[in-house]
Amino acid sequence: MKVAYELVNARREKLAQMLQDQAYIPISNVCAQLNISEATARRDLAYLEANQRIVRTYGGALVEYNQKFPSFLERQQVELKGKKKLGKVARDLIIPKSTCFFDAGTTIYALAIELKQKPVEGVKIVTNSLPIAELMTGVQGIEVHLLAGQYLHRQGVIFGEATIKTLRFYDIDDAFMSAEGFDQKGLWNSDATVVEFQRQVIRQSSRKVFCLGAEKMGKRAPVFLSDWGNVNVLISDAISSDLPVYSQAQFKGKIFSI
Amino acid sequence: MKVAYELVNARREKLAQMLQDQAYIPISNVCAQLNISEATARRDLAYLEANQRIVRTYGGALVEYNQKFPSFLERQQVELKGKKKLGKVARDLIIPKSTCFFDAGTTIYALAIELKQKPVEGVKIVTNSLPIAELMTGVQGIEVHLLAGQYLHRQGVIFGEATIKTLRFYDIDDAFMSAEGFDQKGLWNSDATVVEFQRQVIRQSSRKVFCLGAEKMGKRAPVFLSDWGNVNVLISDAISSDLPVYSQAQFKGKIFSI
DNA sequence: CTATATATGACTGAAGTCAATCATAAAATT
DNA sequence: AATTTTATGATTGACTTCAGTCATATATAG
Repeated sequence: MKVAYELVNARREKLAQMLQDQAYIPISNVCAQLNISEATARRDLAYLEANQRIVRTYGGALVEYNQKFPSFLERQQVELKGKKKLGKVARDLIIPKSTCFFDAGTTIYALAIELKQKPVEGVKIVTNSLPIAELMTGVQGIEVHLLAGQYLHRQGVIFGEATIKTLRFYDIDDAFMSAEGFDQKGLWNSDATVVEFQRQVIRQSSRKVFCLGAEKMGKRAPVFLSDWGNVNVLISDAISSDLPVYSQAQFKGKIFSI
Repeated sequence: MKVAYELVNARREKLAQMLQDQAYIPISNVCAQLNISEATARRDLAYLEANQRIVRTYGGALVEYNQKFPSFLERQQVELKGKKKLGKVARDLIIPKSTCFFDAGTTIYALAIELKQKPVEGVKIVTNSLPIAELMTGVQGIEVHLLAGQYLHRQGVIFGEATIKTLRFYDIDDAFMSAEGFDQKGLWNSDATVVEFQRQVIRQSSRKVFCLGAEKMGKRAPVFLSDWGNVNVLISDAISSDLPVYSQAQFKGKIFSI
């Protein structure tokens, strides 16, 4: 029988934690500890592998990725399913041989996961997110470029004056970004430095694609990022008619409501 | 048939190394890589487990060492005692609150390990090496800055046009570098792009510190990097009198021979 | 409230892993 | 040189893991 998403996610999270602690657990043991069938245990492992959290081996799984970016993974867990949907839609917008900027954050990370599973030929990805860089590197036909700046360990992000300066070296076709909140007035984020950086991205990109989960609708964050005039594409899983952009004459972009 | 002890030990040592590098190897793969039967492979694994070198799991084995030091570069370093010596000397040259450039490569990585164990207050490290960045990040009192550019996964290095350009953003006090060979004429490296980058580092740094293992003495690599005039400090474990710098009038630096 | 989507457990055959046994050939010992 | 030791490969049967299929119950969406 079907089970609530929350329970499933919680269980998988627990499994990931177990693997972190114990490094190796026989499948039979997983079943016993989580009170699930072998089939479900395997499905959970497959899921964690698909999300790059673990590497499966015959008879077990290795956890390599996780210790690197602790707080990043914590955040990744919220609204995971919605983000995956947004990511799939965004992925299909990527044009072969284009240069794309990938914003730091879990929403765009979900896009990166989708892109890795179904790569687009000759794409050059510019990012200041190390998790995204590590995820995408080595993928056939994809080039990863990191921006310069101070390396902030906990978030796995590169930031600072140099980050904005280095952005100018690149000619961005599509920028895939997110924000912490959005309403009638526009987009909001929590940190002034982040906003300053994002504004530079907006200035330099031909097309601005924003991926905004429904949970962010109607919310404001401390710093105003931009009005809707700068948004070329809006991807959201909020109910279409509720989106605040319809009342905005300035908005001339395209909407993907899913 | 029986086989000489040396051969057996050498093979088991190799297997241990393989496990350290690859973390997990199917038994079939072990057989193929070492040209031995499955039975022998199992016996070797059992031996290594008995000696507390590895922990066997169903279908593979885990190396304890792995969990402590996730970066495989770091593992490579363990045996190279010469580099550790150089690193210790170099570390003591680092001045509090200075900005240091750390070259990519194992020699300077060894220096980074020493610095991590005994940090210098308020130092800012600029590097294009991701292993070094990951190693040093989070260390109390130390700031890590990454240069921009294409992320080359295999070497864990950031490189390209942008790397040289971003270097200009920084005001480097001390540059800690290495090379693949050195002789009377000066320093040599194998890759033209690397050399171009290193020359920019030399131009921009107040003090140039070169760490050169004895094994590199007298050797040349395809591309000429610099004569001895640019070297402010030379650290080497080669016999002092053999060093090629004494015959060079242009060399006005300091020598640490250990 | 109805219809759809999906998370689950049971079952399957195929494939991988394991420990144990045995004969053999080469090293090590005497 | 003769004897002992032992490292090896082949073989066996038991066990574990794995991916796939299917029916079912329930959460979720409309």
